[in-house]
Amino acid sequence: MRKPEHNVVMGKEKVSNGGGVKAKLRKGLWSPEEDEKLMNYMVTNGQGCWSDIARNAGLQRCGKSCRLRWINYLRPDLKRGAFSPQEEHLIIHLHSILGNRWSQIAARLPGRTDNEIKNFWNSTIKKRLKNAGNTTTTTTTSSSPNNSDSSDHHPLKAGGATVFMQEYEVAGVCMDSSSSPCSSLATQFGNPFIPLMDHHQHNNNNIFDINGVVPMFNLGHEVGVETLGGALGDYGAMKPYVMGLENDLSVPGLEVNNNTTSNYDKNISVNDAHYLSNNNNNNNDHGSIKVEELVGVGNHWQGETFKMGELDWEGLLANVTSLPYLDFHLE
DNA sequence: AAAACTCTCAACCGCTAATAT
DNA sequence: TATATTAGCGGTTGAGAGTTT
Repeated sequence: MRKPEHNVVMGKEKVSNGGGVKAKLRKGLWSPEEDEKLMNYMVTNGQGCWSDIARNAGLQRCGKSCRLRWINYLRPDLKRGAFSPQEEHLIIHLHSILGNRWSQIAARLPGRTDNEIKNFWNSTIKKRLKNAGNTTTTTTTSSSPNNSDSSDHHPLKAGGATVFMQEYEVAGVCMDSSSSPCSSLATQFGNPFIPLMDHHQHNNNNIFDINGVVPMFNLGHEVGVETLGGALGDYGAMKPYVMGLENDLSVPGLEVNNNTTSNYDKNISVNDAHYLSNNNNNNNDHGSIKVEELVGVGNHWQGETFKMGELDWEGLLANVTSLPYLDFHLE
């Protein structure tokens, strides 16, 4: 990796460092000495204003850089080392639901940072997904999008790709239309589990944070698959996720955030949220799942506040002619 | 052995939202 | 209310390590 760049400085940040002088701030890799300073300061004083921390710790760094260094590297609760197969699978699953919301994904993998997960996704998982698709996709959209009820009809059914497809189907909602493989898959084959949100009935009291939808899995349990041996690319031994929701998803209680919004979020009322039923055309005959249990929102479900990610619901719903009745329950 | 290429990941950049003044 | 500052996020970059040719 990079060696610390001792000569790299920046001067654009104004620092009230002895009377408003512009301090030359270092950029680039952190030296062990800087790490030690920051670590010592944080251990002694705890977290505060990052600009103050940078200054008081005697670091020629901007607060932003200190914050990043602490969060991504120095924090004592960080987990080190390679991602476990469980973590890998959970990341894929969460990404299929949350899209590129790395911080939210990271929040559900204790000890992992958003940056770490983002890098892992971009460097490893994305590639695997792509390869899985390449090895199997000779199909076109001529395959009926609504035939997703049968994996036998899946154009991508072959090896690992089958699993990915099924997984994304279950996840249903993909937040990121640009970079997530599931977006194209979902577009092509339909999203059997897309909830219907009545966005015409906006009510600011009814904002459901996606935070409340996605469970934080207990990695001490099997997650979504029966067997997780070997690398991600080797999904042969894994139980497909479309079936897999009958597996042990350990879902501790979740907070429902009624207040926060972000630039990525769009408020959508689902006060009367429901799921379209397409009667027989659904997949959940493999094991229905009560959404309350899946998402861990319990009694937050009805009448709670919902905030979903940046979804083009109109577009999605326009493209989906039939949706299954969503009746989740965990075995 | 060395050049070319690929991969990994730490760190930066630019942006928005929240908060302080 | 307007402006400045801070926190936090996702996208991107690029150095260095590893691998292939």
